Amino acid sequence: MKATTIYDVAKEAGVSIASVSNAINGKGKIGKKKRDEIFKVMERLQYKPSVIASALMGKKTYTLGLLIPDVSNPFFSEIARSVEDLAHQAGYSVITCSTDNKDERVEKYIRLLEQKSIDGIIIGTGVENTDMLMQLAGKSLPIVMFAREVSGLSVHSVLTDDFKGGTFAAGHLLALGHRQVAVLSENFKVSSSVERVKGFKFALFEAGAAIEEDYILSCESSIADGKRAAGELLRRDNRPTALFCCNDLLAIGALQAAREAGVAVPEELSVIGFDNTILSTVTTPALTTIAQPMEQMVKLVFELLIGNLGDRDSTKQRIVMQPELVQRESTARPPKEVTQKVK
Amino acid sequence: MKATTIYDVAKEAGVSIASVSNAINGKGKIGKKKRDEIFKVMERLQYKPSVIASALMGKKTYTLGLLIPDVSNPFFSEIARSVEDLAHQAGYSVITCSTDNKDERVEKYIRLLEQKSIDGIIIGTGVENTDMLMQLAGKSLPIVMFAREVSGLSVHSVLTDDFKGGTFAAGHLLALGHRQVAVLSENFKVSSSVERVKGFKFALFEAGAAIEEDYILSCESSIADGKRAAGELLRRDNRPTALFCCNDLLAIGALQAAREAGVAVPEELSVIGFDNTILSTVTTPALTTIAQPMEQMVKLVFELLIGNLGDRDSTKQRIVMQPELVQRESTARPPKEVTQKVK
DNA sequence: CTGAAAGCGCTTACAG
DNA sequence: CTGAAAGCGCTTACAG
Repeated sequence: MKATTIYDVAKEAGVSIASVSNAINGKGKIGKKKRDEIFKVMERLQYKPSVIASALMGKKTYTLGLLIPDVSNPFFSEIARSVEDLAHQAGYSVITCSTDNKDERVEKYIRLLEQKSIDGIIIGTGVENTDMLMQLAGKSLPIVMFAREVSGLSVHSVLTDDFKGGTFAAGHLLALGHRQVAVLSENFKVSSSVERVKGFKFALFEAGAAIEEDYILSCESSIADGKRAAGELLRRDNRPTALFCCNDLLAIGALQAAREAGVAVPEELSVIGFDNTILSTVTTPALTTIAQPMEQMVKLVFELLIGNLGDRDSTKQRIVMQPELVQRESTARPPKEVTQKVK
Repeated sequence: MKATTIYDVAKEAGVSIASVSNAINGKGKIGKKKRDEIFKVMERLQYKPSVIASALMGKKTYTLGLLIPDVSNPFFSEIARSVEDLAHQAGYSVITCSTDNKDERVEKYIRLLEQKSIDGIIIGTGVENTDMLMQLAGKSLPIVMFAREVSGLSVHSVLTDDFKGGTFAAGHLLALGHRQVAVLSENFKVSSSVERVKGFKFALFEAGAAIEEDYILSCESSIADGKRAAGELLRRDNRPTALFCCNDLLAIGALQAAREAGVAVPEELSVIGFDNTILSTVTTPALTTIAQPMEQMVKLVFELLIGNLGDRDSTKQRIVMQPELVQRESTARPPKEVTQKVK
C-alpha cells in the first residue's frame, strides 16, 4: 500500500505535477478553478506531501535538534517542553539529545543531526572539545547556545546572568546573617556553574566574608552526589551554616544529607538552590532558589534560530537575562551560637 | 559551501557512485583496494551520506516518534530518556511529542510524523478518537502502544498490569488496617488509570470494605489539581484515613493539601502514589508508591518496534508486566480512633 | 568485480 | 496561466 504521491493527485485532477506543487506552495499563478479542484482531490486522496522529497530539493526539513545534558532532569525536561511547544507552533519537530555532558555523545549526536539535514540546533549542554563546535559554526546550519556558553565560538546565545545569580544567592545568605558558608558546584565543564560560583564568591568577598576554597565542593549533577558532598561538609568540625548549591538537584541532596545527619533545615542550616524546577516546590522545606526566566529565554532562542532576530548573520547576538531570587522555606537566620562540633 | 556528496567522493576516488554506495552499505562485491581507497577519501572529505536522499529511495529515516502526554512530567521524561538511549544505540533519533492528552494534538503530531516518513511510532498517550489510530494501524508504519491501551486496536502493546497495581495499593492499605479510603483518579481518558481504580475497588470489595463512589475523585494530572481534590476530601465530615492516588503528581498534591489542613502524614492520613518517579523520593515523607518496570518495558517496546519480536506481523503482541509496591514513609496504620470531624 | 542508467517524490526555472 | 524537463543525493537492478 504505497502512499499517494503528487503524481496521483496530478493525474486525478487532470493537471501536471508542477501545478499541484504550485497550488500547495502558493507559488506561480494558478486559475482559481484548477486550484480548488486540486485541493479537493488532495483532500479526497488524503495526500500528504513528503517532506523527505521536498527537503532533498533544498527545502527545509522542519526538524530541529536540541542538545541538553539529560531530559530526565526536571530542569531540562521543562526546557524540552517549552522548546517543543514553540517548535510545534512553527511547524517544526524537535529531536532531543541527552548528552550527559559527554563530548563523545555530543559529537555523535551532531553528526547524526547533520546527516538528517536538520534546520537548526539548540545547544544547552556543556562541551569541552570546542573544535567540533567551531567547525559546526562555520557551516550554514544555524546554531544557538542556550544557558551555556563556549568562549570564542561565534554563534548566537541566550543566557542567564549566572554571575549575578551567584551574587543574589550570596546576598540573600549574607542578609540573613550567615558568615560561614559553603558551596556545592557542578562539574567545571558546566560554564554556567563556574559563573555562579564566581558571583557567589565575589559577593562574599566584597562583604568581607570570603569563602575558603575547601568549602567549595565539585559534584556530578545528581541528588545522590549532592547528598554525598553535603554529608561530607556536615561532618566537618567547622560546619557551615549555609549551603549554596549550583542546581536544585544538588540542593535536594543537601536536604537529604541534613536530615540524615539530624541537622534541621533551615534552623541549623540554610540551603539555597538554582533553577527553580518543580522539585523545589515539592520538598519539605520547600527550596529557596534562583530562577531563570526560561519561557522567555526559549522564546528568544526561537527568534534567533528561525525568526528574524538572527537574520543579519554578521553580528552574533548574546542576550543575557536576569535571574531572580525565589524565597521559600529552606533559608533562615543562622543559629544564635554557631555549633562548633568537636569530635 | 555545499556539503560533499557521493559524487565528490566518487570522482575523487576515481570510481562510480555505485561503488561508493556499495562500499558504504557493504553491498555487492568490491575489491579490497578500491574499498579502502573509497573509505580513505570519505574520511578526507568528511563525507556524511544524506539520510534524506537515501530515505527517498525507500530506506529508513532512522527517526522514531514518541507520543506522551507531557515531557515535563517526570514520569514521562524518564521514559523519554530511556527511549532516547535505546534508540541512540540502534542509530535512531527520536522526536518527542507532548500531547496533553488532547486528540487534536495527537492528530496533528501524527500527521507531521507521517510526512517525515518516520520508521515507527511509540504511543504512550491517551486517545479518545480511535478512528485515526485505526487508520494509522492499517498502514505500514509500525506502532507500539506503551503503558496505554486502546481497545479494538490491532497493534503491539507493552503494559503494566494496572489492575493488579490497584489491588497492590488496596492490599497494602488494607493490611495496614485502613477501611475508610478514597481515591484520586486521573481523567477517564487515561485507560491505565481506569484499570488502576478498578483493581483498587475490586480488592477493597473482596475484603468487604467496598468504597463509596463519591470517595473517588477525578482530576487532571497535576500537583495543583491533586491538592485541590485532596483538600476537598479532607474537609469532609467523614474524612478518609488513606488516599490512593493514580500517579505521583496527584499524591504530592495530596501531601501538600494534608500539610495545609494540618493533617499529619502518615499518622493521620496514609497516601500512596503510582509510578515511582523521582518525585516520590524527594518529598517528606517519601512517597509509598507502585512502580512499573519502565526500563524493561522500554526495551520490549524496541524489540517490538525495530527488533525481531514484532516481525511476524500476523499476531500482535500484548505484553503485560508486573507492578511492584515500593514502600516508603507515607503510609502507616490508621489512627486508633478515627477522627470523626464534626462541623 | 564495476559502472551506466533509471527512479524515489518533490521543486524550479523555462518555454509556450 | 500551464506543463515538460532537469535535478536534488542517493540505491538498485542490470549489463558487461
